[in-house]
Amino acid sequence: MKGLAARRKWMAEILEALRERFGPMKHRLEDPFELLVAAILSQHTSDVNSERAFERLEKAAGRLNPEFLAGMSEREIAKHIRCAGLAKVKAGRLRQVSKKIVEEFNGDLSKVLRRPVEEARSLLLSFPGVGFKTADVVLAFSAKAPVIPVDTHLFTLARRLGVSDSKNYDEVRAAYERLIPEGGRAEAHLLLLNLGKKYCSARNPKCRECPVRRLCPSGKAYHKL
DNA sequence: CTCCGGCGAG
DNA sequence: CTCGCTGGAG
Repeated sequence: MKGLAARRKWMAEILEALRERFGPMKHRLEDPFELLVAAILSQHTSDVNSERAFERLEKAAGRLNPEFLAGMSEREIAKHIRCAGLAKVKAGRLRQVSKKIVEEFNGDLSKVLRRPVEEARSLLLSFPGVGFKTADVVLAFSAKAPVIPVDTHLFTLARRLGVSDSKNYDEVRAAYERLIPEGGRAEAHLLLLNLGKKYCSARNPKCRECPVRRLCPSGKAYHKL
């Protein structure tokens, strides 16, 4: 087992290789509520479809806000987001979460995000439709908290890269965070996510073309390419 | 563990 | 045509 310092350097090299391939990355949305809506729409759904649903909903609502969604019927919301799939489930989540924000936080989600990170996290987790991944996405990109959201791609990558074999969300997250400095964590999430989408997919990973094959224990056969 | 689901890629 | 897609709840 290599030392921690060596593993941090190794991870930095991975991220640098990804930055070269994909360019520097930044999240499109920063408004906490818009980000939450986008995150819920994206659950178990490809990005093109979830973005399309987000735009439709935004157009229907004018500027997206909790009051408007809380006032819409579930059927009405579902109609606008149908193209994202899981429409009834997501419509229910969007309406309930909006109602909760209106009733308990005066319609202002940023009130939650101003709390200490762990408190904000457990508040977000109490929202309907918000699990670990969605909560951490909001914390990372809107509250600028130094957390790394772990989705299915980052789970797979953790295993293949040898970062962690755990199936426990917080353990995998901690394993990544140990290797990545606070300032780079939000971008690291996006870079690794992109690696998962474009190369390190669950079924047929494209190791031959992978930008980090030389740094990956699972890509040994392709190290010299 | 199962269910929700429209959509584009292959 | 089949299949997987930035999860979460019951």
